[in-house]
Amino acid sequence: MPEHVHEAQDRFVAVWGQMGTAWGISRTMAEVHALLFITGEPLCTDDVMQRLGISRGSASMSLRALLDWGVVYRVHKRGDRKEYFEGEQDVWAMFRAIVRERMKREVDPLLVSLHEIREMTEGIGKGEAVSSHNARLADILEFLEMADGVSRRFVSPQGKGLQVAATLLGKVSGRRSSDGGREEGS
Amino acid sequence: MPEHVHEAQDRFVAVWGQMGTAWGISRTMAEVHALLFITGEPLCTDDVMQRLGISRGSASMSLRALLDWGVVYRVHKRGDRKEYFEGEQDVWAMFRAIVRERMKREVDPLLVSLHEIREMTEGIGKGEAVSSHNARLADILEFLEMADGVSRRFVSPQGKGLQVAATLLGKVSGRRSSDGGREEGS
DNA sequence: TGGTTCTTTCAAAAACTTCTGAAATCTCCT
DNA sequence: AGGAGATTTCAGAAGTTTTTGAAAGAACCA
Repeated sequence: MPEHVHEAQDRFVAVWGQMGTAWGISRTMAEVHALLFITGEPLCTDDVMQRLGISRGSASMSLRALLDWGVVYRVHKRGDRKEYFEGEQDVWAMFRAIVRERMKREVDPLLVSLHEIREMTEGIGKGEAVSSHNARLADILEFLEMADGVSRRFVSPQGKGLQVAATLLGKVSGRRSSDGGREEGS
Repeated sequence: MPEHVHEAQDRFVAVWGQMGTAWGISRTMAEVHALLFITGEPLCTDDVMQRLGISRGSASMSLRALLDWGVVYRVHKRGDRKEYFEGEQDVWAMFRAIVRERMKREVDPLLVSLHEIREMTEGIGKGEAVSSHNARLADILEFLEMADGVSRRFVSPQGKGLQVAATLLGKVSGRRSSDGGREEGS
């Protein structure tokens, strides 16, 4: 493989790891994901360890978590006892998986809590303090339920419509259009 | 203020702080934000310290950061030397501010880096390894630029259209509709 | 079954992030 | 200018998350 590609991969891994930390994903996990995505081929635990300079335990844990997230797949090579791992290559599918998991793990439980909190002050109907509190809570709930609904659409198999809409919406937004349109199929 | 409201506020602060950590915002900063949002009235540094049980330094730093994010405002009370802080009360405006800042701070620099990385392997046109690498990079770039475009729309003053669209989109998504529709004006 | 190879686990260590509190700085008033 | 009160800063302390590496556990084979 040309040396420049190797360097480019390293930089990609670094910036993706950086991004991860900003969004609450551990740097190593994001780096492992980046590596599997950008190399595009199945790697085994030792490949990951060596390329990223991390311990076996760390590699194992990151890979496991990425499998749980659904952005990395197990691959078996015939005649080889080792397990290999391959990153999801369809970028839309990858982000759908990320959105699905984050909503499931973080937003949905939050919504449950907010509903409980609403019940705490429901119908003690006296006073401006109570009703304005309830109104604020209702506003947040309404917004998050909207976001939840939109993300369900995005994530669902029928999400293609949203994908098209988003693409159009994004493109009109007065931006440079440097690269020619590529097509993609998972 | 009724005791139940105080309790509900505390729980709101706790869950919002929790959420913050999952998304890469420090718990305290998210809690301060939650407190200012849910109380709906201007509080001074000492109020925040006492209510949240945090130090002066921590309160000061969190409030400053929230001002930078644009989700909290300074308020001056006449005849009082202290500064007061008020949370943005319009939930849509609040999330627009959050999206604007996160894009500006995290996604835009990422896009710059990815463009640089693309240049590293542009036009060394030999070999499957190089071209498939370039294709993966192009896919990521295309997706993130789309997201950038959509978020610009969401954030822009003309974003009302998107707000309406999102609301509709979210609502059709087969969900419970427990609360009556409230209207909101910033 | 025993040996070999690969994977997972987890307690302790390291690394990193956030908080504290007292001192320095700022602001406004007389 | 002097002083009172409010705010910011920042080095060190506290707390949290992540990593390591060695041991335990699986899976496979002969």
